[in-house]
Amino acid sequence: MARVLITSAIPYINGIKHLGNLVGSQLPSDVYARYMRARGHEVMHICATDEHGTPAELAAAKAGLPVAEFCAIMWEKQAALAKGFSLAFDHFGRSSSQRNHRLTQHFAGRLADAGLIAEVSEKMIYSPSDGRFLPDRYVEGTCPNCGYERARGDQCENCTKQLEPTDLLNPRSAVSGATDLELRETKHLHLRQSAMADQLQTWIDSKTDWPMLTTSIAKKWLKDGDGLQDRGITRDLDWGIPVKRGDQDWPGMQGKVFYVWFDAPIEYISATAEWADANGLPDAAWERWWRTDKGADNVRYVQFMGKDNVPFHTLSFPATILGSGEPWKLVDYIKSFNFLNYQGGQFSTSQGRGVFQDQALEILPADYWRWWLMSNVPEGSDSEFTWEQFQSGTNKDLADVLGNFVSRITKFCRSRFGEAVPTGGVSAAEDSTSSDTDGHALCQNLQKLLDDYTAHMDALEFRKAAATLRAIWAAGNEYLQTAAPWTSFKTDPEQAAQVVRLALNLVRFYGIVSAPFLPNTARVLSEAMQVTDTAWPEDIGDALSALAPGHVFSTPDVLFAKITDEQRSDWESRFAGSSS
RNA sequence: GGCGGAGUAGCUCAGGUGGUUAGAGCAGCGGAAUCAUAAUCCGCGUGUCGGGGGUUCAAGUCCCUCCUCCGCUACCA
Repeated sequence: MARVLITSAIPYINGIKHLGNLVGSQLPSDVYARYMRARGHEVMHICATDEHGTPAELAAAKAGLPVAEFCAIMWEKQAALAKGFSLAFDHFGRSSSQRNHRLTQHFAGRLADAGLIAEVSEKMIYSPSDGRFLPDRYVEGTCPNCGYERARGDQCENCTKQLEPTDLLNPRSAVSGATDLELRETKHLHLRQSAMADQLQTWIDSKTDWPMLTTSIAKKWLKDGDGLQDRGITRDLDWGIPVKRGDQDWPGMQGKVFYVWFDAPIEYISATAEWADANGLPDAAWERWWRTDKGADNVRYVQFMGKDNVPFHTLSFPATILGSGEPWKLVDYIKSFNFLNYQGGQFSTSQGRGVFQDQALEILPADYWRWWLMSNVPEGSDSEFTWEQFQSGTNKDLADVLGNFVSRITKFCRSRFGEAVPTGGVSAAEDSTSSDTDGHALCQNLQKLLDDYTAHMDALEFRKAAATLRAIWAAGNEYLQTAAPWTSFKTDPEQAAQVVRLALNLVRFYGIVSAPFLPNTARVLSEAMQVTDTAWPEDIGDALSALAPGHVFSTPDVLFAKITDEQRSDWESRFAGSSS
């Protein structure tokens, strides 16, 4: 048994996330965590909300709430949605926790002691009317290049020219429209990533098994331009973790907070500490996951994230960990994902385009979404959500292949033998001398498919794993079709009985191996088959002879209702968004 | 502009280090079966692998070039 630490990128607090956010980190992370648990490994699965930064403050202001209150409400919503999608985190933390305050300040202190923090004075745009400094993109004005009147301070989206906020003509605050902007001197802390570039390069070069997407992004940042740049890790904001050097005040930094991307990854660690606190456990309980001097040296740490998060997880966060000089656990494997597009374009929060997590759960149960999203997860390249694909994919795979298999065999057994595993004959799984050649072929086929399936899951190849799982389901239908117990029942009930017995064992088997993708359906299957031992199968013969003759079961209701054409077109127009 | 990713069957996508007739699922067509959610099973694919050029006995796979789409570009997170 191994110990596996799994973290999902933490979703930002400022609103309900769409399906692209779900499929890019939390969902694959959950599928993997469930699989590793099912394989008998000790798993710590962590997620949280990312609560700091300018957008959170602005969203709170827009909602007319104090930011702390706003975040507390949004955390409740996101935690409920995670539960709704059956995301089984050991802890769903908050980056605003006191644990994270202390640990973030601790890391900053260690980095400063190591000479890896520089204090830099810079001039930034300040808006007296708003009472805040404005990040570049919150300054709007007329583009000096093309005359576009709504150019942002970082770039003109009309002519794509890179801009400085001071380049803009007639600059104004994007928050309030105020025009009395001024440049103010302000002091900030920079993490001297440039001093650690060689160390980071060596570390990344050693990760030859990482997805190309992960390493190519990391290497781009290391090599781009003048190489890895230092990064500001503080901001002039009210909401955030106060800048401190360990538990000491930091002279000249009063009233400033740490930058959200400095404290957010640290929350992975803090959330594990929050987990220990919530369960009344001592520090040693979480430290054995994170401190290589306290037991974490035999932990395998896997991170999940969208490609936009890769630079922070391959460079900034490792720089924080390594720079601290303390024995914290570094990530072993980074699984990164491309983006999910929606019907030929992007999901758009502002235009209401695409399906958001709360809406998704309103119209269909979690397992529909889990299955389609994971079997189409954007692993190799960006991928595409279309309602047509979603409808045909879920109807075919879930209703026709899996659902109907369960339905046809349980109902056939009920009508011919009653609701218990029938007695008679010898199945191919029970004995190699069985005369059921179709059954032997099935077992041989399934052993190979099971081995492939576990190999793909071990390799975090989720699309291939899903395709293999589907093939495992289809093998059941294929067997029934060729063994045709409805025919043999008329002349040789013993023969039919052993076929049905083997097929009912398949239902139990499907309940176990499908659980990482379809946890709710898996539970229904296990309950219907009245089994409690859901240990991961190794030998197919053992797995398919577990239900003995006479074992009582109940016939489950239809597992998956089909999505109708009417529903599809209804949803298609409902989620099309406000503009094209 | 720079950097990264992508362009493969009607659709969504697979195709380590170049090597037998380029694959899967869906959709479509034909057949079988009738236990089942009209659900299943079997069979059927001549696709200028974005265009052009090159290296090679051999290129979807390597090199050059051009075209198109997407993302990032470090103060949104």
